[in-house]
Amino acid sequence: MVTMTWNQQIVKKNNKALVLQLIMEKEPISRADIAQVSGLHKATVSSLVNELLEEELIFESGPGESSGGRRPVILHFNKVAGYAIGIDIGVNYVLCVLTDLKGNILIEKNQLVNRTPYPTILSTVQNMVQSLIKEMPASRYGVVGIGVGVPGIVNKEGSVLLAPNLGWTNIQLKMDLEKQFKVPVIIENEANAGAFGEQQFGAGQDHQNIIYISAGIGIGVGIILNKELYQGKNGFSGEMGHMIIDLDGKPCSCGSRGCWEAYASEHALLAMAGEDADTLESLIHLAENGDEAVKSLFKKIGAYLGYGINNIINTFNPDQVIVGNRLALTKEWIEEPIRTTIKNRTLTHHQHDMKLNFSGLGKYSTVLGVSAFVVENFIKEESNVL
Amino acid sequence: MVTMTWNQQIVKKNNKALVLQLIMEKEPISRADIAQVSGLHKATVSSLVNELLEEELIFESGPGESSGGRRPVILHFNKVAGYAIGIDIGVNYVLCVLTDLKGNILIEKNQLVNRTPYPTILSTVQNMVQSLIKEMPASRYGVVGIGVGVPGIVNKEGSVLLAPNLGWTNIQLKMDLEKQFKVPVIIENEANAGAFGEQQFGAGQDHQNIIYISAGIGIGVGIILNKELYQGKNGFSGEMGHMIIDLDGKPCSCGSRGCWEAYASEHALLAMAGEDADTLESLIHLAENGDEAVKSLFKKIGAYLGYGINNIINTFNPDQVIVGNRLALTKEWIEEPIRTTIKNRTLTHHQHDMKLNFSGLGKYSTVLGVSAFVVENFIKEESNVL
DNA sequence: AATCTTAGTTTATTCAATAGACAAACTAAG
DNA sequence: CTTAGTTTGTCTATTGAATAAACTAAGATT
Repeated sequence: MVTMTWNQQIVKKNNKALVLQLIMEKEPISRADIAQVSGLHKATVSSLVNELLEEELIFESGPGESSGGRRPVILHFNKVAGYAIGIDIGVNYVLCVLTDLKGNILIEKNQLVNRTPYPTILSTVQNMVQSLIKEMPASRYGVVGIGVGVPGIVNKEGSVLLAPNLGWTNIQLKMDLEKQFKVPVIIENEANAGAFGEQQFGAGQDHQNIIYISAGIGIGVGIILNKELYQGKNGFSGEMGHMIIDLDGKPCSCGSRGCWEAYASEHALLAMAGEDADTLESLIHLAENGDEAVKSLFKKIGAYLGYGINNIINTFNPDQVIVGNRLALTKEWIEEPIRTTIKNRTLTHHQHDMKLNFSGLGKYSTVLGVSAFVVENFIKEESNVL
Repeated sequence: MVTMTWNQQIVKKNNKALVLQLIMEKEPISRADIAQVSGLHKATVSSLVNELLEEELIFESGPGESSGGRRPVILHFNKVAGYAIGIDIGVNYVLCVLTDLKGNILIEKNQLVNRTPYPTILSTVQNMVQSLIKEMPASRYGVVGIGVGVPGIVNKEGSVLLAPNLGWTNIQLKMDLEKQFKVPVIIENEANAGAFGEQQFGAGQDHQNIIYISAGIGIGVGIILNKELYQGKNGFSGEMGHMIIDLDGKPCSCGSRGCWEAYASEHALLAMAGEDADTLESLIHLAENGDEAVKSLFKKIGAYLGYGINNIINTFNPDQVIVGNRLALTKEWIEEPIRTTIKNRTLTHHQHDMKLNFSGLGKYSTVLGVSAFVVENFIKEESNVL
């Protein structure tokens, strides 16, 4: 049986979700305003709002300003009806945050790690989550879910098939966490999460089609089309770090040659820097002090990034490209060469109206992204329960 | 006011569309079967079917086989309730077809042209359409629309902003045709149309995420994600012919360097062949007669195609990649090098389950694609009228 | 012939959105 | 202060869709 049939319950569910979404986006807002904006009838809005009030997803505050008649009752989204946990597993750190339902970070825990075998990382994560839960304020729904961003290939069942920089293969991360914490767990590729984070809270708000470039040790890309994350057949989309930009170019760890990330990643940068420095931070320090060699190195990386971004723009004709993750720290030096490369290489029509921005959330793109996934999921589930 | 509100009319419209779609896909089918498959109630199906009967979009044939009780009434899609016109404007030809609502070609007109200024082509197209209309059988809805595939950049308003190989800029094609024929006109990029054609009638049926490569004089790409054409912000998506695959490679007519189509298109092939031959057909003829030099040339083109396809697969993680347009004629020689390149270069997880096929519709991909767009549009409009 | 099965229709019911009357609470004008 | 008009929100009746269940139709099975 196809599940594509439509009925009144679906209508109600969607209208309720619409009302809730409007309150989330435009609070403070009155019932009358919601009717106005949504096109729903006053009475319909009233009834749906009352249900949302009972579910404590929204609350009323006192009367607002009159606009020439009875004063409206102001509605707010109850962003502390529950909390989400967002986790970013990096190559040498684990970042955990507790957020409210609007993506505000309440508690943040960052832990450096120098070894990444799965059992080690798993217990680190478990401890951090447990202590977050301990510190969490009381609320109606408690922890509504846990989201994890991983630098690797994640399938739609929440397994990490391959994370080369962590040395992981076939890790059942979702299962392990759900078993322990008994809440919904969402595992996503770090770039996909970052893309969603930027779209929800960062540089990408109000854009339909966004390509987010996570330029770190490697390069991953998160693809948001028509406001929704595109995941591909198995969930593996966005491995553009292994796009060939130089036919017989540098060999890449993936076995191919001339991959974009062999030219434009942090790893590539450090390799090119050679003896000069062994961390991105030290290179940035040198550049800040006027080291011309390092500056021209950044310029080169910028140009290489630009070639890949050219391919992205010609392929997707996006509203916006966002550069994020570690290399976004070097914005000062790489932005101009990126823009120059695009200007010289990319089709004119595609450049028009296209926005190039840098991450607005910095190191929080991924955690806020997965946290937002969790919240979205919770809201969807809640509005299912009639 | 947001138009995102849900009500009973939307429910009905969608259910009616669902019923019609099931009849189109699975005819012959009975009311009972539709109820079974869709999950809608028998009575609902009956009522919707009766409306569709009145609109002559479907018809009943005699009773079918009994399965142990009363014999079912068999329903069919009335594919000749109206006709669509599909047009493919190529660099040296114009192909026009009249199709029924299921994409069967009833009349076909192909005209070679050697000059492509817009007024010339427009009047050619107008004459061909007029003669198609003259020969068209009588039907309830007549011509339901005209679709045109163009090798160039088309915006969402149906203007051809740039078609380098035709020498067109800023052509108001949609307006001109609608003014004359007074029916809905859809203008699409040739690769987008081809992708849709293959998905509806050709090699791509039953796949969610398809990338169609139109490898002709240049290279364009049609992107179908979650069964829908992805067009990008302005409708310019899929210009992957100008994806850089060789940093400082061959100069391209677009002003950039190392573009994919400078290596893997018909144009590139002929340039590489040099004095040997001046048409694709003559090269094919040579290869068929065992010319090793030409065969190795095809092999090289295949490898180049493979590099770009590698990028496509790593980016989209698609269900299927389809190679179409003129170079698909050389399948015999290019398929193996394409597959070898992918095997050697593309991420292992992405290769798994990924299908590589060649066009199933040959030179009809584009016309059938635009025709299908027109039909889809007509069906959507019709089911709006309650 | 009697009974069971399946197909499709008819009638009554349910449920969500809506229209419109209404009450509450305010502003503005005299 | 009084009165008219406006805006907000609720209440009641209506509409229109899917649905449930009874029913008719027409076959198969025993």
